[in-house]
Amino acid sequence: MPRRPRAEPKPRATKGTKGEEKRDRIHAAALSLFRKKGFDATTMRDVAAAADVALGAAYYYFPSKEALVLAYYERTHAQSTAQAEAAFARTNDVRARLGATFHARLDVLARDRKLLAALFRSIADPSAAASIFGDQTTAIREDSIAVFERAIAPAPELAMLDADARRVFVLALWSLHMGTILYFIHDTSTKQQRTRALVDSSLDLVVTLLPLAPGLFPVFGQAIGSILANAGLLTGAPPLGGRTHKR
Amino acid sequence: MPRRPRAEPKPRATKGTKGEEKRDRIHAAALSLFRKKGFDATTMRDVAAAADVALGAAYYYFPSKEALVLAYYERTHAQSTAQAEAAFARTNDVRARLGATFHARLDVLARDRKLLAALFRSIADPSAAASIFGDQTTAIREDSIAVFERAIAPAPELAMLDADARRVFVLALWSLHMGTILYFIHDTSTKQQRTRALVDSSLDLVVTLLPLAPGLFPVFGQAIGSILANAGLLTGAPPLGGRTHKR
DNA sequence: ACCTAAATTTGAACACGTTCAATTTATCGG
DNA sequence: CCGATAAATTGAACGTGTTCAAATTTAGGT
Repeated sequence: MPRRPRAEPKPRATKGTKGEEKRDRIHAAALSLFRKKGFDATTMRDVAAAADVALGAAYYYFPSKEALVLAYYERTHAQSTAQAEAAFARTNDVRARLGATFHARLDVLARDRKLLAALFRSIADPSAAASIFGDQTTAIREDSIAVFERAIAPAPELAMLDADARRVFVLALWSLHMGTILYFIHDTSTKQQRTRALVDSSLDLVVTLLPLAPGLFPVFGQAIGSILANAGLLTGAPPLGGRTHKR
Repeated sequence: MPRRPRAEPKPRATKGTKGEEKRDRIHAAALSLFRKKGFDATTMRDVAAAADVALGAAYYYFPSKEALVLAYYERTHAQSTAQAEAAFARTNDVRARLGATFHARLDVLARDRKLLAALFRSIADPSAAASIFGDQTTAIREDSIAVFERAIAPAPELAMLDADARRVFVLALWSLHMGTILYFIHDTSTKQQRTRALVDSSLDLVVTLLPLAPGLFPVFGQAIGSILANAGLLTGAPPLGGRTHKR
């Protein structure tokens, strides 16, 4: 009667299909219940019962209730990325590409707007590794940032920008995208039309500013870059917690 | 044996001093324990015991554990506002005023960096009225926005801006300030020097941009303003959830 | 087939936030 | 001083996320 190892976050069976299927069943049951009754009103006991599994089994496959939402987030991320990539193959127009990236994300999340709140709960908790900013989610986060890099890849206006300036720009886009989702969560207008409009007008402004980028970045990009470098947000520097400069 | 009324969030005794004192004792005990053991590790039973009060009594004065942190936030807000106001009386230099406002906030919160995470927990939860964006905190939020209005009041560069443009600018400052606090929470550098440096360089950039504001706002302010109006963030429009325009 | 160790499964138990019926204490008009 | 009504106080009880020792099943070697 040995103890189970605590290393793997997702214990995948050696043969795959068997344990994988049960994992999926639990996840599907959870998602269905979350949609019907909401995240808070759904108990882990409900989930286990709906998946026809003991309470402990649910915890064997998902270390916490939040992990169920995280798994959902990963899946939708893959979906919307694929949708965006399809648009990338279709056009080289940056405005269209950015629009597709932003709207694809919203399309996929539209059905589960309320569920997203659970994900942002631990956003400010540095000790929560499973937070959107946490260690555990680094892969998916970098992945979603990379989509924006690909989206602006064909922009001739940004061709001569150095890596740091580019990174600044991409991070700004990613932040805008996160802010959009946050707004989306609160948006009670029909079909969240407000968020859609907000995205469109924001992106219009972004592409309006785009031709100015090469002229502006050497001036302000320097300042912004040093701010971000200072803050440990650029490549090279460790993400947080280290030595500092002046003051 | 009547039931207690559920209207007042903070039942203040008619004569004040008596119930007020017990309320303070509970709050003080909670804060002390939060500092010693952290928010999560401190139980409401601990708090009640430390305040020499029954568990239920704690809930009589504070509707939830989170409310204890909220009360703390209100108090520190008052403190840092006073500190900023003192600086306003001293100088009319906008850079100095903004610096004082930002740093005063950090000064007061420095001791309880970890505690702040609990406040941001429900940031994305529209159903949580006690969230930083919730209904219950409207007063304190508007208050903290107003401080920035006063900070930039003497700026000659902004004198001819209309109300909306001004509002846009103030909201941007407030957002920067919230972002700063979020960064502050994660900042593990000694004495959070990184956040301090981040604030300084950000504000340097802001005042550099300031002279350009009157020229830029008529052009981009229009766009930004319509974005925000669209998003319901400006005066006049209901905050969220209503009719929309195009798209 | 049999043995052993790992993987999986189980549900009772725990800790904690919150609720609430019941009890005690304070307030006040007469 | 006396009810009566409101305010304040109490702690048991509830529901829920999570843990865990024990039981069961699976896989692989011999």
